[in-house]
Amino acid sequence: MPKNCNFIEKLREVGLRPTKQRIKICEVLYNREKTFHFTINDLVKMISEKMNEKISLATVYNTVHAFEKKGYLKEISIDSHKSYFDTNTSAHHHFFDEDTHELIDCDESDIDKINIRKNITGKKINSVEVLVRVASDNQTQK
Amino acid sequence: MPKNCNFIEKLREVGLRPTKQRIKICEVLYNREKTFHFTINDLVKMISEKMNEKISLATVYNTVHAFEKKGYLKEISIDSHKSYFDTNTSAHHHFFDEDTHELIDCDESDIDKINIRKNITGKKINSVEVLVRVASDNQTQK
DNA sequence: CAATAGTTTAGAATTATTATAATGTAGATT
DNA sequence: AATCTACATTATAATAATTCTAAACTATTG
Ligand SMILES: [Mn+2]
Ligand SMILES: [Mn+2]
Ligand SMILES: [Zn+2]
Ligand SMILES: [Zn+2]
Repeated sequence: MPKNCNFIEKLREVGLRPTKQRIKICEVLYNREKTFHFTINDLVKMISEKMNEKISLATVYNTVHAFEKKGYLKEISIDSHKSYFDTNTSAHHHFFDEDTHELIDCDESDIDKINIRKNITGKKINSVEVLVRVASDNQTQK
Repeated sequence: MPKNCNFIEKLREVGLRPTKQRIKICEVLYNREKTFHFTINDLVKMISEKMNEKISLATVYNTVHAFEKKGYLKEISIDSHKSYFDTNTSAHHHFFDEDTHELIDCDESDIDKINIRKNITGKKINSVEVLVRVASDNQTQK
């Protein structure tokens, strides 16, 4: 359980002012045992539940994108109808439960290393991500 | 180069009425050598360029989603800010060029078969997709 | 050819996201 | 501790993508 002062330092390190709102968002996002996945809506709800004060929707968007730019968050595209963010910023793969719309992290051991045989001239690989869509046995996909 | 009557049959087979608009969309989408990727906006432009008649935006959305449901098109999520569709409905992987925002199909031989070691209880795997993001060497990602 | 069910359409409505511009505030300077 | 200033937050407006609606249209059936 890191204290707030850690967040203040962390924010300072990457050149973000440790404002009250940013610290609050840090608490909600990082003051927990495990990393997790969320949508902007989830985050707004979490903040308004845990905090007495209101926070502007614009601030949530701005801050999330600031965090994303600084590498605190990763954006994940699974469902074109929703933006997911991930507090686990390391390279990793996902399962996506199409019944519950839940994202689940893969461990290193869950998927063998991906071997890419082709390379595109003049381009370098920035990331390799696998998405495994799963659903109940007795249900048609999507 | 299939003729329109093929599209009429094809549409009938899957229970879609072969209306003028659907045939037109079929022509734009499938009357070509290779499969390709497009956004709704791309499609609207292609239709209005190739055809003299106007087509309602709602109809494009409706028809694309009808085709998707019937398995004629696949929706692909790469960039949460844009919906891509693919006329290649077989299982395959993609490169995404972050400079040009272009989607590129992988051949079977480009990426070794993905081996998934974990399974989620009560769930079956619907699809496994790899996305390889590439960009110019001299450019930071995104 | 008339009836009918399914389809298209224009435009309104909704939703997600971004822009704007006035106000507030953290941190620095005195 | 008062002031300053750059940056951040806010409410709200604007934009963009997508979906809804309800009236008009049309492919198919009988
Ligand atoms: Mn984003
Ligand atoms: Mn869709
Ligand atoms: Zn994750
Ligand atoms: Zn493809």
